Amino acid sequence: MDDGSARPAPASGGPAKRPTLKTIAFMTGLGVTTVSRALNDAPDIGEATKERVRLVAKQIGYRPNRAGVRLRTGRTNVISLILSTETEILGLGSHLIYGISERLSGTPYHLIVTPYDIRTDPMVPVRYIVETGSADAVIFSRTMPQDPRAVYLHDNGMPFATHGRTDLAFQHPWYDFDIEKFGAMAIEALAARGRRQITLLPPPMNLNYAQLLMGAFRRAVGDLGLMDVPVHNTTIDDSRDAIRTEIQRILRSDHRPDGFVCASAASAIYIISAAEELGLKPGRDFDLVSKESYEILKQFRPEVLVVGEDFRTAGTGLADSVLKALAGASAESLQILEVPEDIH
Amino acid sequence: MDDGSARPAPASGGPAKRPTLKTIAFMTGLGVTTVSRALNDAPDIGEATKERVRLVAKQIGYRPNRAGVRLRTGRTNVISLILSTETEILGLGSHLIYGISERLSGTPYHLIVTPYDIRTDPMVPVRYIVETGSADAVIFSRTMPQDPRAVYLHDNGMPFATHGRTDLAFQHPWYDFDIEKFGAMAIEALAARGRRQITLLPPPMNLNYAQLLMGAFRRAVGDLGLMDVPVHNTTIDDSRDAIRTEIQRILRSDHRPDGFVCASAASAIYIISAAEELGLKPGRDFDLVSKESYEILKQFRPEVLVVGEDFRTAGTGLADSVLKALAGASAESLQILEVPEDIH
DNA sequence: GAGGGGAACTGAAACGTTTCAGTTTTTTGC
DNA sequence: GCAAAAAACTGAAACGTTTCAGTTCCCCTC
Repeated sequence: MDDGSARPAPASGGPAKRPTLKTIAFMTGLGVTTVSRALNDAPDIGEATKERVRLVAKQIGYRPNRAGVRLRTGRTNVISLILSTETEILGLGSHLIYGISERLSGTPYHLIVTPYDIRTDPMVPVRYIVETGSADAVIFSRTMPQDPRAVYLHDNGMPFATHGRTDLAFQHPWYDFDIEKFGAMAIEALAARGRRQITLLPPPMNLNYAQLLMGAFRRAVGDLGLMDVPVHNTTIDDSRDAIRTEIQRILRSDHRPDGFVCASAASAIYIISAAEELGLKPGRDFDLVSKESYEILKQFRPEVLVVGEDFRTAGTGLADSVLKALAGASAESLQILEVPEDIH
Repeated sequence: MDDGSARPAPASGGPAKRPTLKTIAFMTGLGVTTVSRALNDAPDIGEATKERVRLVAKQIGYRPNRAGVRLRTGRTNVISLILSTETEILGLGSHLIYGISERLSGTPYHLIVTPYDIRTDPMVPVRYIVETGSADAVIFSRTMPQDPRAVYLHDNGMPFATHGRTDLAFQHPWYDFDIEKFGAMAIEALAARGRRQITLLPPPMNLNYAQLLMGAFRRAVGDLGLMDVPVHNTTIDDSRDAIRTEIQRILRSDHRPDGFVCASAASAIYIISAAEELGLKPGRDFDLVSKESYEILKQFRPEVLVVGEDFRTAGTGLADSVLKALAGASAESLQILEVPEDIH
């Protein structure tokens, strides 16, 4: 296929081998060391030579062989995103990925996705990456207050950024959504609508942001003199059936909640449809505040209150932090808190 | 952090270097060639030796250095998924990724995500991968009838599998959803409900499945004596506003449709909310059939008719095909058509 | 007991890169 | 005009793997 690119035509005979440093060395009459150093802008190479080498390199479409670089330097030019492959109905994961990819494009870095099964040991992928040196830096989410992955990576000197803060004693890069602000905003909005008995459907309590949300929720509920109607053993990660059962149980109980706070659109959908099965309508019989990334929920139930959280910008933020960490920036300067704007 | 794993403790002095073939060679008293061949189960190594080498390798946690292998053999042990980073509100992409990851885990293959901007040249990432040899095989979606990426990969001998068929003269692995069946089922269901004027909101017409769907749609509409009420220049990939404007235009026109067929949940949501703004209710004033992966849409508007398409199994199917292709399987044997089960 | 053949093993080279330790050439200082 | 210093360049080695081309040893055959 002739795609009209400027790339040189393969030599008519052989299978058109990729140019290497040796190719450039031969063409310029220089040594391969000089070519390498010229392309890496080393100080002991003449400016004219550098220019000449760069020109030839560009002309013949030279691209450094990653395996060569990696073997010699140990640098992989890979960022690894560790992703739970479960508990993800709406694809927040892909938006994170798109954000990271976007930030990484134009850099020499590739994104590799390292999956793990949430029911097994979350340390497995992290150990694998460290032991095999398969990435220069790591990004992960579902951060826990005393996250053993963060500790391990820190101890082993592997740069990383987390989607979500930790409670750990040392500093590390993170990107987080201000879930406490969200909690406060949610309760205020519910109180303003005259709602008094509030149920929080929390994220799994081992996650750091679940703790923060729960704290903010209790504080706000207390401050405004509302009542906390707790769910039993149910989180936004549970199945549709589990959530429906629990929500319907609570809605039939003595203290029927008239307000819900919930941290994911998918579970908000489950709550609403569970309530509707009992003939209860959002906006009339109860109000619900949810976090969501795209206005799917809002679209369908405009009565629902929604606070936006953008996973794509989280991705670009995380990738950016990780790149800066690799360039030597301090962890403290790489901590970004996304403050929710409005509730609508 | 002591994680209690069986991995040997780092030597108290140095920084605990990773074991290599040389390490095993030293420990067993064999040559490094022998060790290499033993681990690769070469025929000219004694069975006892192989066993011994494998034992030691396992004991010290030997893992082959990917850069070494790659540099020597050119094999990258990487599968590249080329993903458009736009036009993806609901994260189908992540389910594809999870499916692929799932299939790849336990193999030596890593998944790397190569993004591209749909508005620029789709050949860019494909050329990059081929030119730099950065993957052993490629998976991509948004397949076009005469897909230049497929042609290019085929011409350059790079194994690949597509999510969606093509019209090309040569065979290649693909995984596809039987969109024609979907179209026929949709029209039948609408006709059975007495709907007569049907509008199809198609995928972008340059995509292969858009053509197939359009064909099946027209055939079924003709066969059942219904009327096709076409949209103008609008597809499921357009923005919410664009879809809303066009749907409302068509709903206000002389031939107001009473049935909709649509190939993505996100755009179905837009259609419904556009119709509801005009006071039209699904199930009453019109029916709508959509394809969707998770029952988000169905959950909210149970009146809507839905056909399930699972992107995760598509991912495992694609990964499986690509692995088999790498193992030498014929393209013809790696073509999987997912037939939709029921409409509900 | 010489020769052939097979089984089991191995040293050296190569993949493409960077870095160590120079070497050569030019410039500077006096 | 000479020594010293600075600038510009370079060969060889090394990273870990596989493969080429052997080598060694032993057993079998005649």
